Parts: sequence; structure tokens; C-alpha cells
Amino acid sequence: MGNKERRAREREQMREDILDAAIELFHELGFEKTTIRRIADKIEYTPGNIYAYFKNKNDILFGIHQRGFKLLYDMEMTVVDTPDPSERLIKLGQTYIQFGLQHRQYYDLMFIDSSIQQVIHEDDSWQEGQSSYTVLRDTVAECIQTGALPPNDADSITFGMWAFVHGLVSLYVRGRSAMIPDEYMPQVLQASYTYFQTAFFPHKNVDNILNSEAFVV
Amino acid sequence: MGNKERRAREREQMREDILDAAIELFHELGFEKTTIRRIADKIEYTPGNIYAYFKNKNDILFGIHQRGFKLLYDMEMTVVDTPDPSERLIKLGQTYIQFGLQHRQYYDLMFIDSSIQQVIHEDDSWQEGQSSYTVLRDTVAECIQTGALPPNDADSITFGMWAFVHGLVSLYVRGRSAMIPDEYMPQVLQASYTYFQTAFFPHKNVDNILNSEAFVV
DNA sequence: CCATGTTTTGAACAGTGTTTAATTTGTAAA
DNA sequence: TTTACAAATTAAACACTGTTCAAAACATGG
Repeated sequence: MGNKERRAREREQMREDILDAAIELFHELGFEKTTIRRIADKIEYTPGNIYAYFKNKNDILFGIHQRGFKLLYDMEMTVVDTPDPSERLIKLGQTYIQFGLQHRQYYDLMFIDSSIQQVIHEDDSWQEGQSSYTVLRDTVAECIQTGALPPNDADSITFGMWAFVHGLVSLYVRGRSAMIPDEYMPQVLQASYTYFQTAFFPHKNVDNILNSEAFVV
Repeated sequence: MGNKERRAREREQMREDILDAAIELFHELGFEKTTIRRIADKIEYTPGNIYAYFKNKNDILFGIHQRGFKLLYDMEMTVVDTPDPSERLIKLGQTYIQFGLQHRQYYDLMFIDSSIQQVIHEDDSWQEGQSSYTVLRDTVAECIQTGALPPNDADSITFGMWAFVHGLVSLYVRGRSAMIPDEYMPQVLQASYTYFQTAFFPHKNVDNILNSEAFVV
């Protein structure tokens, strides 16, 4: 018979349709203006019906959120096989910033916005973020082991590294840098990032590792 | 007669009352749940009447925002007379983080939330933020001049320093550190901050400058 | 006491997320 | 083919937002 399976597939398809529409609106308008009614309009259904597929709006945002983390993870995978841990760390940070600049909307939802927080706490299968953090932490730990970084609690250093790049990106994403003209921001971010890495790895040529390329938005 | 003056004073008093009520609610509930109707309730007026004193809700939030910056500025003033620029820089960062931990709600509104951004752009008399930035920038510039920091574009370094502490605080304020238990966070922040400063000022005893005190929340 | 200008109100508008009873639809069995 | 039942979908409502505006209340100077 296999009708059960088809029904399940159709349900899953509908969920995907909703998510696709949501993401499209999300890119056009940002998540604040991505309303249930607009999503419903886009897929030509009634607002209420969406609640048959998603618990609430945050549940939809969480779906977008997850896709964002897949995107970030894929980008990180392109540099994760760099043998030298300090070089890898430098590249990981660069990639993270690059992601933030290229996908501001995703970044906002993933790391700044707070409406989702509740959903994340309920859904403890939240490995997407964890795995990105683990990649970073492992690299930091390796740097400590090889003596590339002065020894200390690995979590504290990892958190600091993350905080730094997050600070750079989030100030930019939320437009908190009125003192610096917008068009200079990518260069400032790049210079700032390079400067900091040079402080941590004085014996490396950070510029060479990053190919001296400024961030592209 | 002086009635004009009294009227003006009463108007200003009303504005203050609204702001006070707003701030109280803001502390209790955060700015998302600080609604016009709740503010009106608190001062026993009608919601509509508030619009006779403030252009809109963001205008009220901007008032809170300004008070927050006064608070931050006052805290910064307690360390700004430190003669050695690198010590001053270290203490400024510590103070900034301390502010963020002690006044999360203010911090959120001042540096993370985006609803106000529009008002800030309109009101170009927005020196509150500028002056805090200038204090930091001047200190960084002095560090470069005295050779305490390797030379580079002062804005890039300043922005990076700010980004780092902002990253630490904002990840904490928005609860983005699921991988680290909440009760350890102040210690992790402290360790992370000390570690980074040590990287920038290897010849300083950062721990001593900060009196080895962990952040208090 | 009246006229004028300010302050305050109450009701409405358009928008939000969400719930629920009623309706439509699709499918399997009689 | 018709009936029966379950799933999908709708329409309407609810309780909230921020905001506007005509009307009412008030205070004040003449």
C-alpha cells in the first residue's frame, strides 16, 4: 500500500515548502519582517495551516538557523585540513568572518538574535553549533600542545577567539560602527583581524597565510 | 509671569516620569516587553498621551540608551587617569566588561539591539557613544606612540579591541555560550580577557593590574 | 464668565502570533 | 458508487502590539 509513507513524504515536502518560502522572505526582508502571514501568502495557504507543520514562528526560524549552520560548517570544512594548527586557526577565523559578511542575515539569526534561544534549549539535539565550536576548540588545543599558543584553559582561549571574531562581525552586521565609514569596514575588519593574529603568532606571516586578500562583501 | 517656563518644566517632568517608568519596566522585563501600554499604566495615563511627549517607542528606548551611556562613561572615568597607557587600556577593557555584566539590559539596548538604530542616525548629536570610543582610541594611539603596541592604523586596532570585549560580553548577555556552564562564565571571561591582554602586553603583569579579581555579576 | 490653547482621552486602525471550531478534501471499506 | 472516517485546510476570532486622531476635559489670560 505504502500510503502512509507517501503521506509522510508529502508532510515533509510541505515543511520544506514553508521553510523555503520563509528563507526567501528572510533574505528579502530580514527575519523581523518575515511574518507568518507573508509566508502563508507565498505558498498560497492560510496562516493557521502553518501551525499544522510548525509549532510556532520560532520553530520556523530555527529551521533557517540550522541551514545557516550547515552553510558555515561547509565553509569551515574547506580549511580544516590545513596541517599546521596555528595556520588552521588563522584560516578558521578568516572563514568565520567571511561567512558573517557574506550572509549577514543568517549570521544575525544564528549568533545575535534571541528569539530562537528558547527553541534551542528545548531541542537538545542541537549539534550544528556544537560541532563548529568543537572544530575551533580542537584546533586551539592543538596549538597549545605544539607550543604555538601559550598554555591556558583551552575553553577560555577558544571562547576568546570566538568572541573576537564574533565581535568584529556583529558590530558590523548590526551597524554599530558609526565612527568608521561603511565602505572602509571590510578593510578595517581585515586589518584588525590580521593585527590580532600577528600578536598571537608573531613568528607567522599572517598576511601570507591569508593571501593578503581583504574581505569581500 | 513665568508661566511659559513652568509649562516647559512640567513638560520636561512628564518626559522624565515616562522615562523613569520605562526604565523600571525595562529592568523588570527587558525592552521587548516594555510596551507603551505598560508604561502608560505605570504612570496612570493613556497610551496615546505618551505620543505627546515622545515621537515613538524607539524615542523612549533612546532615552534609556542615553542613560546607559552616561553610566558607562562614569565607570570609565574611574580608570581614565591611569598614567601608563597600556595599563589604562587594560583597565578600560576590564571596566567595559564589568559594565556589561552588571547592566546586561542596558548593554543589550546599547550595543546589540537594533530597534534604536534609526533614531541614532536621525539624532546626530549622538556624542554619548562617540566619547566612549574616543577615550579608547586616544589610549590606543598613546600605546602606539610609546611603543607599547606595534604600530598600525589606530582605528583598526581600536575597533579590534572593542570587538573583542564586545564579543565576550554580547555572547554572554545573549546566552550564546551553551558549551560553558553559566556559573563558570565570569571566570572564563576573566581568564580569556587576561590571556588576550597578556598576548598584547607580554611584559606587563596583567593579573596584577587587574588585582586578580574575577568579574562580579 | 468667556475664549483660547494645551493636555488628555477613548476609540479606532493596521499589524502581529496563535488557537479553534467548522469545513473541505482524500482515501479506504462496504 | 456510496458511505465513513481521518487528515488537511480554512475562516474567524483572540489577545496582543505601535500609532493616530477627533473629541472631550482642563487650565489660563483677558
